Amino acid sequence: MGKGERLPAAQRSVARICVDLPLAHLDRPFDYRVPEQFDADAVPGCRVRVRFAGQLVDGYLLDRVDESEHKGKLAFLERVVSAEPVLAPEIATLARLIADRYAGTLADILRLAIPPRHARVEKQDTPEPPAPPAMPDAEGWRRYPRGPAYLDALHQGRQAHAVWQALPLEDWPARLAEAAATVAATGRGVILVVPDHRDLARVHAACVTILGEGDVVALAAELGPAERYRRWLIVRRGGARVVIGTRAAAFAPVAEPGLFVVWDDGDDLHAEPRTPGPHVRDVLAQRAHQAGASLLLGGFARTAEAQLLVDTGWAHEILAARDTLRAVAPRVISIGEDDVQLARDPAARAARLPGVAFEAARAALAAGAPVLIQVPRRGYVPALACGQCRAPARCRRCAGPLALPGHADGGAAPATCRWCGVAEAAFRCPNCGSRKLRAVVIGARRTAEELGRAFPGAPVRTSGGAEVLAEVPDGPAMVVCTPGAEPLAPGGYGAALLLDGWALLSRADLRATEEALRRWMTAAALVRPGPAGGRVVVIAESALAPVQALVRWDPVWHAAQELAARAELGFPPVTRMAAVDGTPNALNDFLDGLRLPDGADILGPVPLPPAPGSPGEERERALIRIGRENGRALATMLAEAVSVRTARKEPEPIRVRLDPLELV
DNA sequence: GCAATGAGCGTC
DNA sequence: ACGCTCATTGCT
Repeated sequence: MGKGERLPAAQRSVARICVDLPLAHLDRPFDYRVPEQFDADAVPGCRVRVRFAGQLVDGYLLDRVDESEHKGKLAFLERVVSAEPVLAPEIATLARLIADRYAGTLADILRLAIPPRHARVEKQDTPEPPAPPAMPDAEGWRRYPRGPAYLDALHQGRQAHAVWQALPLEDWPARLAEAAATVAATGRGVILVVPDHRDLARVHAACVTILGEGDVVALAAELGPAERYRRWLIVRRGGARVVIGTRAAAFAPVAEPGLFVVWDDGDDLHAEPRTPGPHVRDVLAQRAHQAGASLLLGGFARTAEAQLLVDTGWAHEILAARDTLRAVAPRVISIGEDDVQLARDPAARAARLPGVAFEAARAALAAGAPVLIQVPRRGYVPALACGQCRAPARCRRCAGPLALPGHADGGAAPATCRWCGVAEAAFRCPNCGSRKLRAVVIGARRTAEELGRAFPGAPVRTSGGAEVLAEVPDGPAMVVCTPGAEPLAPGGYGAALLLDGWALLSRADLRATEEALRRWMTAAALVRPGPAGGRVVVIAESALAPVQALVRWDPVWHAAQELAARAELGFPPVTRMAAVDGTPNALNDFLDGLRLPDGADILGPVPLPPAPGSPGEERERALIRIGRENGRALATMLAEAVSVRTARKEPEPIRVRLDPLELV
């Protein structure tokens, strides 16, 4: 049949289409005529091809209606790719809201939300959901006074938002699985979003234990296109109630959602790197609101954002009583930089470990328990060696490795000890007398070798980078890891030595202290209770708030402090902040044409380090700050200003991010 | 005075 | 990347 013979469908012949183009000024529906032969397949949510300005482009059919607002004549849909309604109405609404909140486009969000099609997989049938499971036992929540009430609310289908701080050694995947199973038992759906693959495997295993295989689907980006689409389709077709995944799973089209869970919302993996960079916590909070579902933010530590949800009364907090905590928390010892002393023991001097840390490790090994040693991420802080004889440069006070703080632009900043934080203003190599320093990379492996010599008889294992261990067996061992790569020890570690404090706390980042505490607590939560001998040694100044919070195991106090400090400084989440990046010309032009809501504040522009892709190009960043109540208006005006530029086909792009993780 | 040509812009 | 509008050019 030729194109001239196409006839419109008899009913609702107008299709509203979202075209998949990355241009801000085209972020609105375009109307097309549905030809008769596609009448049955052209369902809301299906993928289509349309001729748009002469080109064939992909799109999603948002709706079928009788009349178009468009005055000109409508083109016919070129093709319905398939009748599979991949874009659920709930997700279409959510994606629009998130696009607006982040000054992005609907197409940007749909690219994050809907995986690429795989035709063969789409032809296969997917399983029916099993009958709702029985109510699970949730005894584990009894250790938290408000825990049972929260599960009860979930059981009754009431909307309940909570921020939960897990106890040290908590089997948190089991707790999350119990919450999920409670909601699944009511017939409603659940999404659990975790930062990474390892957490996903743990939560998946816990859910399968309670719910069986049939009602649980794990979604992850690294599955490969066919398997990824297959599992995603099971969810879209209502074949599973419980979805576990990494950040893209926040958009999973689970039927009748009753609960959304974020584990460890401070982990930066929850922030999407692709434009416009939505954060899982925001997406799910919005989605909970829209769907009348519950939200649970859980973690050992608490973010300032979670604290704000508690302070505004939007979420309840679920915490253990202090005496419960005292019984399970490890004893935490902090050593300030002025107090660091090497142990007298010759083996400890050889390992260059502070005496307190050495004693804690030795006691743990003697008790037959593994010891966790958290060291800075490889390449994060390059260590220094003598520029002449290449002997490792050591701290004069504690003999820890010297490193350059800050960035490559430095030179001004003196070398500083990675363990005790003392600056070395006038290095002189004890070996050859040279004053020159050169950068070398000392990773976890090197640290491991040195520790191995100090504790002969205890095996040394490393976890980090490309090789992350899920678990280490009980029994004496030295386990060296970078933050986030801590293996589980079934019986708990006897001790944890947190040697990366200086590297964590010296970052110029707004979130540095919160992040330090989060990483420390994640490691320290794997240690045996203090009454059972569990010790944590953190090498950082004990007057610092995150150190105090760790010693007292009080993440709530720290989050409240952090939020107050940010309120004082006018930083998110108390305000909303937009970062606008571009070449100096483009940025000037953009800011000139930008209308802003009342009370907006422009900071900068300041120069940015060159982008990895184009090293020669000069780039700047301006920050725009505004009260939360005007956040939406700010996003609207930014989106408007971006679309003016794309409509003009300006060659120099502008990048806009709202509430970015890194402000500078 | 008006057809022929091309640059610019919106895109259904 | 097509096709429409509108301005400019060149010829009568």
